[in-house]
Order: sequence, then C-alpha cells, then structure tokens
Amino acid sequence: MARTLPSTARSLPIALIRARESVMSPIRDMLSETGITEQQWRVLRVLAEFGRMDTKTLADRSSLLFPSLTRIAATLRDKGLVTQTRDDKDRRRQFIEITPGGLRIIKDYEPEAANIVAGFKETLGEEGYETLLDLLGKLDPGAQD
Amino acid sequence: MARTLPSTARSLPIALIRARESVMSPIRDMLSETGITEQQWRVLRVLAEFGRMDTKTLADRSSLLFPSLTRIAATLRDKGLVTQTRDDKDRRRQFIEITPGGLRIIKDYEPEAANIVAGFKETLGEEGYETLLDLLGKLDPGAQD
DNA sequence: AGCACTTCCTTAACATGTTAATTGTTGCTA
DNA sequence: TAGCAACAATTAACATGTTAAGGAAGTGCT
Repeated sequence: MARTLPSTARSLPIALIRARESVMSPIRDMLSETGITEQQWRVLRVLAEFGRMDTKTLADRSSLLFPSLTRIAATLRDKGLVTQTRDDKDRRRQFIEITPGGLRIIKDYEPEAANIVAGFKETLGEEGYETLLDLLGKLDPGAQD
Repeated sequence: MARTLPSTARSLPIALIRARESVMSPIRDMLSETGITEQQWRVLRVLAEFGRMDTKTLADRSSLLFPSLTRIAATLRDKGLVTQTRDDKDRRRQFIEITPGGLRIIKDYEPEAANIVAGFKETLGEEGYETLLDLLGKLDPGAQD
C-alpha cells in the first residue's frame, strides 16, 4: 500500500478534473449560443435518445443528483423544452418528455458536438479512446458494461 | 468525421464525470470529518507540496478558477489554515501560505487518502493506472508532462 | 381506519463552477 | 505627468454539486 500521496501533478482526481474541463470547454462554447447549460444539454440528449422516462431513470442516465435534476427540469420546462406529467397510477412519480423545441436544439447542434468529440478521438487514436472509456468504466462500479 | 454523437452510455464527458464521482466519493467521506471540502483539501495539498506561492500559480496548480479560489482562500483564512500576504513590490499580487494548522490536517489525513488512491490503483492495475493518467494528460493541452 | 415505514420528489443551505463586470495597481507613453 | 491599456484580484449573478431536512403519496400491518 502506498504511504504517500502522489504529487498533485500526478493526482488521479486532478487529472480527471482537468480532462473533463478540456473536453467540456469547447462544448460549453458551442452551447453558449443556445442559452442552455452543459447539464441541460445532457438531460435533453438522454431524453432525445431514450424518450419519455421517469425522473429517477433520467437522473441516473444523466448522472445528476435529484436536487439538481429538480431545478434543471423546472428550468427546461420554463423554456418549453420538456414537459412534466404525473404518473396517474403512482402520483408520487413523474414523467419527463422532450418537446419538439427541445428536439430541435439537439438536432441543430448534434453534428457540431459530434465533431468536437471526433477531434478528441483523433487526439487519442481510436484505440486510446476505447481504452480510456474502458478504464474510466472500471473506476465506476455502477457502469453496467 | 463522426456525424452522430455516441450514445450517452458511451459518452466521454459523462464517463469522466462518473469516474470523478467514483474516485471522489470516498475522499469526500473521509474529508467530511475534517470540515473541509474537496477543493479546500486540494489547495492545502498544493501549498503543502510547493510552499508559499502567488495566487495565480496556486489557482493553476489546484485547477481552480480565480473566483473560486478567492472564496476558498477566504474560507481557509477564516479557519486559520492559510495566511494571505500582499506582495510589496507589486501590491496587486498576493501570496498564500499554509499554516501549521493546515499542515497538520494534511499530515493527519494523507495516509488515509493514499490508501484510497492505492485502492483504485489496484482496481486498474499498475499499468492501467499509468495508462489512464497518460490518456487523461493527452486530453489536457495544458498538461506539462 | 389508524399508524409506522418506505419511496419519490422538493426545499433549504452552503460551497463551487462559470462568465461578466468592477476595483485597485502598475507600466507605458504622449 | 496625466491618460490609458494591461493586469491581479474581487464581486456579482446565476447554475450546479452536495448533504440534510421536509412534504406528499404509496404500502403494509394491526
């Protein structure tokens, strides 16, 4: 067992933060002209991919905590990008669905986002990219691959 | 060039977020008993490793934005864990230094933090761990290795 | 029915992330 | 030397991360 922490220059948490920042920066730049945030984009993407779903599933797939999702859902609803409906069978639960307006944003910006991601894939090489995703997945016990 | 975004289940940004969350969760649990946050811990670690330094360098090495660092430094100062002094030659600039109290927190918790990190290293294997850090470094143009 | 217990979601409170505007200093230069 | 651009740090404003507490709706048991 290591008895000393690695230098902060070689720290895993810090490396993860910096990598995330590098990846998200151009995506944030792109999103700035849409008026939605990175997290709102993530929620819309999940809804666009899987369709209407309950809040719990949405939070899980978007990697958001419930309190965050509550606020984000309210914001997106006010912007007319999603709708919220109660489950009649279990009135505690709620379903969220993307609207045509929300879908439009995804369609409009998906190609540009894909290009940004493709750029990183080039940087790492196809193999490195896959390796990275696999290694990251191993860190996350909840990853179901 | 890819014309389609990867499924959110295979998204690089989301994988980075989840990995970071997995890694930080046990560290946050450990820190909860110290009353300092993950970011405050990061600042103290950098100061403990490199000693007194100006705010700009500190922000860079801690991977924090200036506004965040301003608040964090004020919090740490109020807790008596760091001191702030003006540069007499250039009164715009400021130096920050860790106090004995701050150093004590680092010393007290460093072994436990090291064990947590060692656990992740075991999960990935020595080789996987190094590969991961290298790949993450490639994503970050600012990484100086 | 009544009550405890769980579950889903929301609020609250505080810290940080992010961008933009502001303040205080310094340095340059007309 | 007055004026202005550049710089360091702070403040402001809003969104999110995080933990804890609260509220509403279901479930099970007596």
